[in-house]
Amino acid sequence: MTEPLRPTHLGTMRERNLALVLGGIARHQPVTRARLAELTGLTKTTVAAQVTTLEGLRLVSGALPVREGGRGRPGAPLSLAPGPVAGLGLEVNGHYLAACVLDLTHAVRLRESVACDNRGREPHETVAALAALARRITDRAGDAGLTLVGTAVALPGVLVEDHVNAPNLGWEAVTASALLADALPAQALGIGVDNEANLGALGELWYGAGRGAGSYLYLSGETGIGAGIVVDGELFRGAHGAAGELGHVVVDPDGPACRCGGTGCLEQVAGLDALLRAAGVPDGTGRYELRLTDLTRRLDDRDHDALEAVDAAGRGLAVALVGAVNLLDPDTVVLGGSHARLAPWLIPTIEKAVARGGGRLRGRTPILRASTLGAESAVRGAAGTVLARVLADPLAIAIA
Amino acid sequence: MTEPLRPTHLGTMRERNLALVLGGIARHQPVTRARLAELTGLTKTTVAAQVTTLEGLRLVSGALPVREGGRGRPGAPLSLAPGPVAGLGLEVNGHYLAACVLDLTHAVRLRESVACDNRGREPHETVAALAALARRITDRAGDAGLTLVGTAVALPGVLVEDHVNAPNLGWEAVTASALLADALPAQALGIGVDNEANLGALGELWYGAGRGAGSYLYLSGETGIGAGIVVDGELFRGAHGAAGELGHVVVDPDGPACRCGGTGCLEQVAGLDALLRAAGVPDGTGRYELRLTDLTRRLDDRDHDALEAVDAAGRGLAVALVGAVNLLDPDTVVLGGSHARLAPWLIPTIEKAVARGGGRLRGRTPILRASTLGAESAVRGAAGTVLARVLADPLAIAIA
DNA sequence: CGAATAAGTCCAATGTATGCACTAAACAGG
DNA sequence: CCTGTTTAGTGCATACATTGGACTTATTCG
Repeated sequence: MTEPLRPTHLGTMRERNLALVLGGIARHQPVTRARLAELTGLTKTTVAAQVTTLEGLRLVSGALPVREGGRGRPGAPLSLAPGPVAGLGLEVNGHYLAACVLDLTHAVRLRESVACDNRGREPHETVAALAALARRITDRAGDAGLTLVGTAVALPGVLVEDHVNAPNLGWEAVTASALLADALPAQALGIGVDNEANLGALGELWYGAGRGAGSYLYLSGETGIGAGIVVDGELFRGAHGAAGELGHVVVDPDGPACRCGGTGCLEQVAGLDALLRAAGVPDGTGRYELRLTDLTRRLDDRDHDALEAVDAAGRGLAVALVGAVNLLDPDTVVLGGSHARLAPWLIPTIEKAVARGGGRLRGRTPILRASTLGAESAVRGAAGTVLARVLADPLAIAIA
Repeated sequence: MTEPLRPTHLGTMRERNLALVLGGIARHQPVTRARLAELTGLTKTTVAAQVTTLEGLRLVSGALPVREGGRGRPGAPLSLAPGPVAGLGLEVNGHYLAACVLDLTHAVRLRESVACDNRGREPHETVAALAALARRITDRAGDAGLTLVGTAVALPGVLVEDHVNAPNLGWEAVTASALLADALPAQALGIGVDNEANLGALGELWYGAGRGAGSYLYLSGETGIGAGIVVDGELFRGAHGAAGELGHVVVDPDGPACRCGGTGCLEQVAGLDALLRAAGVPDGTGRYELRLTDLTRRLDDRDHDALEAVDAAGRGLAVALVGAVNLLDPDTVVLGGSHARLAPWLIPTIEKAVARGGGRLRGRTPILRASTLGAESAVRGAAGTVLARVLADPLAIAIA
């Protein structure tokens, strides 16, 4: 019942089949034209024509002829070209800026990050610092013979119709895309902006702990707790692009008050600030890195308060996750952000609480894992979305 | 990253545009060819050709020439034909079987229901009774000049890969579609089977309290509690088609044990059985209808136990809904099933608990409403899915 | 009553996928 | 070593849905 369906004309057909062929190459490389014809359901003739176009776009290149030992004429295998087309991912976080360049084969070609405190900094200052980083890495990409065709930026906040609210950065209703478009170098695909939890989810899904999962929940735990939800390989954004606010699920109706106005929100029990406070880690410098290390040391030393705090967090997470799993039915749950570091203590607690508290969990219990990309999941995911856009619409990069 | 993308050829293009034109007529009827060309982005020529096809399928017919007062030649308005094409919805519930025929204009042309106790009855007996009902209504449809092109069946259970588990019917791993295909009359579009909560959600979305909502949560409350989730007009099924099990969200970690193995599940606090028990309504005949009326009478009489029971249920529902709203971000929540009857008491309680407990609720609080279709939402939704399939793929009805 | 305007139809042109015939490159066996 | 077989990739005429523009039809305005 969605209105703005677009008409299909001949050009549309061609675009779709072009993306189909490119997708076939991406998933089955190295692959011959003949096999692509089988995979896509198109004729050999059509596949050959589309491949010619893709080679022109420098998205696809011939690989070494793989001797198969088969009988007839051997095919000429095709693969995604490891250049020059590449995507740029950027991330703004409370404590650092990061950038990452992926080529079409999903290989990390360049990465760079800058530690700096962005909390409370003026948005345009932060954006200027990000732009400097972007320019630096764009230059390096040029030197390496790479052409960046698009950028995606991960922000630690909620996007509602282009207005970003990022409490941990002190951003309120910032019109991010305009700000970024002015500051960042222009590219064929322009600039995408998304939630750090959403992009982190995609990063882990494609390159990390979520690989192979069709449906999947990524828990991004820092001061706040967000969730990135992936269903059948697609990001689920909810009605207004603001789904996945796991941090304000009520896990204890009689619990402490939350800044959101509610009581007993997950964030108040399992958020990093709450956890550190409960574990008795002193405020110190405010550098989370140090405080987190302090916490893990206490846990290793079997400090009573620390263990108890993590236990309480695990029980809260279990309640929230049972809820989320019953509603969304994912196969895998990945703990990311700072909570990935705490996974060795959290996961057993959660599993125990789930087993005791929500036993069946829709017939199958989802696999619980720790993030494997650590702090890099969001940048990687951001860069990955650029590649995904190229795969979905290869001609878009040629327009510029 | 989903594999089985289908190739697009000329025929595909035609099908898509045919559906586009039909959709345009459905949403803007009565509408002229010229206006359709603007709406769809196709040329007048193409629209005219597609309309001819649709008239041949008897899906579209000319309406009375509406005098617009405009200058040039007046257009010939087109509308969806109120016949003969129609869809059949069926429902199996614990206490009744129901059927409903909708024509393309979404008008209810026929309805019929049979009260009978299906709990514990052998699946094939229940299906035989349903088949008898279906035959009766198919005959009546024939008499009325209607051609039923497809059927959808609503079942009160979870479908996992064609195996139906319906605890309230005593069905375990029943291969429903084979059973139904044998028993029901053959039709062009075949038989669809889905969860009663899912189809109820669509019924309310299209014809009831959810009209106009883009994104939306339907709570189907009986003994168990299920949810149908609609995002941007599409049913959200989760990874394995089993999303929306709201009944086993934990709302009180210290609450009573549930048959699912967990503790403090919503169902144990707000399910109809639990509610009736807590309110002190005697077991009586087991006819829910009577017991529910008993409960509402007690509530009208301001009976303490009854009010307290509903209050507890409302608090539990508030916790579950805050969780669901934070994860899914719908605009509207509709209470259906037996809980629609309790809505006058439940809604204020839920709203109060939400205001106290989860205040902000993602910036906007969703509107809370009672179902307006009552027991009919699932059959209506089922019949509606048949029409939706016709609109999505008009040529499918011509194959048979 | 004629000019202007808009709806709908006819027809040649465009462009994409198709089907089939053809060439190219390997292997198997005499 | 040569021939037949098998499979990969290319070339060309064909089919067909959409397009764009010219044409016909029906109504209003002056």
